[in-house]
Amino acid sequence: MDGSHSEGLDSKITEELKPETQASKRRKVVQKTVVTVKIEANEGKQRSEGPPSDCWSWRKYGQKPIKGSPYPRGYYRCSTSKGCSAKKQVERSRTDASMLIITYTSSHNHPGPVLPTTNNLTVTTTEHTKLEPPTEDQPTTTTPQKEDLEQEAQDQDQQPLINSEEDANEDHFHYSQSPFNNSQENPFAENLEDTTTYEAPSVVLFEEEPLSCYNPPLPPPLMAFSAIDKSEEEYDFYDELEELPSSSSSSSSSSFFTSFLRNNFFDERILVHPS
DNA sequence: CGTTTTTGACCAGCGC
DNA sequence: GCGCTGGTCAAAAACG
Repeated sequence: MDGSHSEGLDSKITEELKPETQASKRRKVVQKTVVTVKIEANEGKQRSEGPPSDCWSWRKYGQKPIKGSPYPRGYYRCSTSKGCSAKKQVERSRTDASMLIITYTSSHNHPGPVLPTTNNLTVTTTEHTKLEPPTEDQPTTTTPQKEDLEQEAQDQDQQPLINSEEDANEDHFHYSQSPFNNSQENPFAENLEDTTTYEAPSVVLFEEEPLSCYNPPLPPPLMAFSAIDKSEEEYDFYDELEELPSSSSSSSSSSFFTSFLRNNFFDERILVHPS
């Protein structure tokens, strides 16, 4: 698995929280956080570097081809802790091969690895029922669309979005809890099992990466996983799925991803304003 | 040797 | 009631 191909990663991450929009499969309605990562070409430089991609460790426990998607979906479980029920699903956007859709389910019950986070991430919470249309995902590369949705959602009732670089440090953790309707809706904060009650779907837009590895000092990192973790997965996922049309190829995997993520954070952060 | 990845099969829920 | 899709588990193989 070293693979390595992906190169281009822009860094656009959109996180959406779905309380149970999809309770189709297993009745188990669990809160799901959908993160859309846009992979663009710009990581070539990072790939070379090998940043610490620590965050949480994910173990792939399954992969299945999704109907409607030329790319298979990978199922990952947190291997950092045995009792951790955090799960992650990585799949490529059918419309945009450069977009990775990572769906996080459940939260970590343990303090994750320490990650030097310094990124600024913007999180916006919006009320959204679904992130991807049934027919095709149009929002893949369109950020504006998302904004639109978010705006609308917010308009409806969500709280003031929380997008700020300040959060980047620790606030990001706060907002993770607040952005949602209430602190209980926290996608990560909640427990996987309790997630059954999500009434209003919220969409969180993470610009760059939501410090996934960021671990709170004491509190259990519920939402800490998000960014880097996926980076690894995405990377892998990408590899497996297909190599991006990028150019590079080969070299590092998660590390590059992480670094690229970080870079992106600094470089560009997209703030999504509700209105 | 241990851990993780890979692939297949099975199970469960939903839709028709 | 049947079929389809998605998700999870288990066994085997590969890699570190």
